[in-house]
Amino acid sequence: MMKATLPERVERVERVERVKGVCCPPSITVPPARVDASVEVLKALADPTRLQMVGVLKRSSRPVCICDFTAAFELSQPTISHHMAKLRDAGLVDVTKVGIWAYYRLAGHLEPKTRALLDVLV
Amino acid sequence: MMKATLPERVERVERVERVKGVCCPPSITVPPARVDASVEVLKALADPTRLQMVGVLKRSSRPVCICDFTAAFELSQPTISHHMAKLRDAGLVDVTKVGIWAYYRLAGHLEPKTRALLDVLV
DNA sequence: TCAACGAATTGATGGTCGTCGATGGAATCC
DNA sequence: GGATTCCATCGACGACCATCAATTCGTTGA
Repeated sequence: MMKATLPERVERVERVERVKGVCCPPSITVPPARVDASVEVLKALADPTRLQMVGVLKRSSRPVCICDFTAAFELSQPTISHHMAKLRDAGLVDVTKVGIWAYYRLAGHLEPKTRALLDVLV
Repeated sequence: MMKATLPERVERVERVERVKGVCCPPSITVPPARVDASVEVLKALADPTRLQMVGVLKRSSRPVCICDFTAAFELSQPTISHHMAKLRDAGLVDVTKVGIWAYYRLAGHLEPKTRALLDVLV
């Protein structure tokens, strides 16, 4: 967050006192395990079916019955349910059961970063 | 992009004329295969090592020698090279060889969406 | 009570992914 | 030329993933 600007057009690579056989002294400071949380969300979204699901839910003003996804995608009902469970486990969607049917919507308690991520993606 | 706002706090699920046994007539309009491009980038980022790599490259004002990553992470050299190749294949990083060493930096021709994605993530 | 329906779970299978050791290739230095 | 160093690739292995058929669970309605 310290440097939002990118190294624009660095054509000439400035060598940093690199000596053969002394590779590599400068240890990179790796940000801790907040990365894992992001990776969990990324893995949940890194699938065409699930990304489309999230896109539909984001654009829908009301909860969507999961049976509509089963009808829309050319996948079996267990597969659709499995994908939605992944989104549920990642905390991206909430479910409300109404009788026989299960209605899904985007989670209301999304972190700002996750919200921003969805705004960029879908 | 039409509705950035979310269905805030929809507690009461409004049923949409759903009749038992007639599931499910309304076919969801699924956006086409621009999803695949996003999924490719998401897959490239959905790994702790690669996400940290991208974070380091984004914060660095100059290209980073890949040997520094080999030293920083507790992974073998082929694994580090393999991860960087994934980022390369996804078009996220560029490489410049200087003698023995290989210097990596964020790609300069990133799409605005991808750039925004990285701004949110790392 | 029992049949019908939607959704979730289970078990199995083929494919992909992350990881490593070994090898190959290119550049540098003696 | 030959040895050394760094990087990429290859082959292999275990783990995870996406998918489906079959089954189970909860609810509805006759």
